[in-house]
Amino acid sequence: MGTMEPSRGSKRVTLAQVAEAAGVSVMTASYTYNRPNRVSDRTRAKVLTAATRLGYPGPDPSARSLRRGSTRTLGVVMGEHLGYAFDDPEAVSFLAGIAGICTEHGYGMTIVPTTGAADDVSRITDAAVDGFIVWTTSDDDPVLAAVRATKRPAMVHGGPAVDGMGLVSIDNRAAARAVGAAAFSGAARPAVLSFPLARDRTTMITTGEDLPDVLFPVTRERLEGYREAAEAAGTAWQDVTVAVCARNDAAEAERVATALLTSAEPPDAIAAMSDQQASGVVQAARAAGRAVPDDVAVTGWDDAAVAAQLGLTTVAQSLRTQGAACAEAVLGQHPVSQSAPWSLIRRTSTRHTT
Amino acid sequence: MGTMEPSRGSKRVTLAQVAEAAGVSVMTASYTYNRPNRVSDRTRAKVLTAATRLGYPGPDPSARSLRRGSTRTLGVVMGEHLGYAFDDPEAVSFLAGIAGICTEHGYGMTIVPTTGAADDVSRITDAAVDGFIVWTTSDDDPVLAAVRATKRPAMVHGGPAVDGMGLVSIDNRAAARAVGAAAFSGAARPAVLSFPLARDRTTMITTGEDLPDVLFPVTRERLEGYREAAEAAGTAWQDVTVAVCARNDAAEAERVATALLTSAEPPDAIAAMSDQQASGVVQAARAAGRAVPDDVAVTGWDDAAVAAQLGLTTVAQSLRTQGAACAEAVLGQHPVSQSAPWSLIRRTSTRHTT
DNA sequence: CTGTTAGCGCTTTCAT
DNA sequence: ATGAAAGCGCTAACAG
Repeated sequence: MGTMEPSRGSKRVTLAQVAEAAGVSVMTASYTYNRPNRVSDRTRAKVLTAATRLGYPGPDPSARSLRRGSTRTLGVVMGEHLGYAFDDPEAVSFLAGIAGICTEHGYGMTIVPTTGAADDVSRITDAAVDGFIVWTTSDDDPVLAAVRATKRPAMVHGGPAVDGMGLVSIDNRAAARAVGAAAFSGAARPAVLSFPLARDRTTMITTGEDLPDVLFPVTRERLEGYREAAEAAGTAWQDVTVAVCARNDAAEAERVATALLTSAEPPDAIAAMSDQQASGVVQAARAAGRAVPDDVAVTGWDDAAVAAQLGLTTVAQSLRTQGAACAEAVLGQHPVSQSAPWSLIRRTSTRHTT
Repeated sequence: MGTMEPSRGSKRVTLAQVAEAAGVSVMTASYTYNRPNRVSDRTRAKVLTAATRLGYPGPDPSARSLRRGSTRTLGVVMGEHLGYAFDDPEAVSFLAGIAGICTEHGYGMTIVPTTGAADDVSRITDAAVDGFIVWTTSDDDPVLAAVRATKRPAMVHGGPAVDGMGLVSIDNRAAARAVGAAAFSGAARPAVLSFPLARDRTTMITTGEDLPDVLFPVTRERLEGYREAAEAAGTAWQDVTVAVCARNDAAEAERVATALLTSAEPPDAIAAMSDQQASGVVQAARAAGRAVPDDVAVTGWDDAAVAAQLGLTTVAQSLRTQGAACAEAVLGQHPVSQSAPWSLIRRTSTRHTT
């Protein structure tokens, strides 16, 4: 799989060569780059001139990292489908938050490519980074053990909680209970549109009671919250339809919602797990000639731009802030868990509560 | 600015320690990790056991990079506002394209944080990467010289063309001529909504003739194409209003378009430089009670999702493919220029041409 | 299949 | 203000 040859076009110029050309010791040349004030102006100029003449690109970053014991780079693990990470606007916000902190601290940000295959572990191990941030994953993701094995500071976003790593997350269960209450209020046949339950991303339409094990903790907690909301609204979990989608995607959500809405017992409330999904549900409702919220109430999650456009009741949280918090924690060598704020945004996609 | 201490929690375990504990030479231990088949099963097991017992996290990536002369990481320079990069959907597509190729090749992808300040150069120099990809920037961006100084293979996306670095871009001038022709057909007072002209991102409303120097080559070429289109449609460049926005942003475009449409001589055709901008223009037109395209024709650029939704005539190109092409070129050590395909998508936001 | 030698390019002591 | 020595942790190159 290796691609690039180690060889460069022209041979590499070293600090030693620059020092020799400038007629100074290697250390003086080094100081010129690292502690310019410990070197006299004249000497510094000599070194810099020699460097320019030889085309010296500056101290080699790898050699520096080895010697210093730090790479000044943060690793971000985005999960199986790297391309997918960039298609998910919330994931992108999260990255933006990390990027902001990295920029502030003069750190680089390395996206560690994982594929879901066995070699993910080595991709983690091979990453030249000072610490890791792991985007929400499943309890059984081997990436977690690999990150921990590096002994570098690490934060997980969303979940799962891992011993030795900090966790940044909202209280998904409480938030789901709250938005679920808004969705299911006055509904007779509540339904849930769920993210995948495990990394295999199997799709299914089932009931709350018949769900298999949920390995993504974020999804699990939201389902628990929805369950509590449904029960509080008077519907048993076994009577709640749960449609599990493979991705966080409006188009898929629209297809699934269409199936639900055109079934024998169509739901009159659908709680989704993202605003993208909810927007697909709204499309499906329109196409099926159902009014929102009178025929079917809809809720989203994240308070993305589309939520405001469509008047979606949703859970607001700032992935950007959470990304920044993860980065701060790792950079500050203090990877401890912290709970992030969320709030319920009531709009017009749910029935009015008295 | 430095943040993390080089020190780790527990002291670092080295390959030499593992080798000693396993009762083999360092090289045998090294082979166990790098050429497992060159080592007998028994020996390999011994080494791995010792490694596990000592908590050895695997070969240190920095030391490896130094020794191998390769970091197996690609650097991506996204320009002054890193956060902004993640807010621009086209930039995100571009990143996704790069990420895909990196994943395929087992490479990491480092986002090099630049701020527009003087220390950008050292951020480039310090990046431990095998090559660079630079997102569209201005002719005078010092980042370009810094990247070239590293002597590593590099590709520029969009522009400018830099000696020794390859360029991936569409023919922006020709595309602007084509979409401009669609926009300005049958129009008496054409206008252009432009991206910033220089890195200072100054906003202004002026005419084609009064534009100051345009330092972003992509913007410059598009303006030239629009000029040709306007002249072909019978309007002199000095009679074309050019509104320069600070960012690629629907809200700002809407404000600017509102100003134009409510002025004494409102334009009857507006060619924008992105679909985001064009969507803002459409909003402004609606708010001002103008019909699209009858009162005002509108064109976008990129063929994003919103273009299809709004029926925008636009230029289609794949930033994702272009990102992938940049990555392939750098990884393949063949950073040569290549022209990317584009096409005109005619929809309902422009007047019908006979 | 395993080991020895050498050194990647740099910077942290510790002198002077 | 400058320099000499030492070695960060690892692997290519060559034995045996």
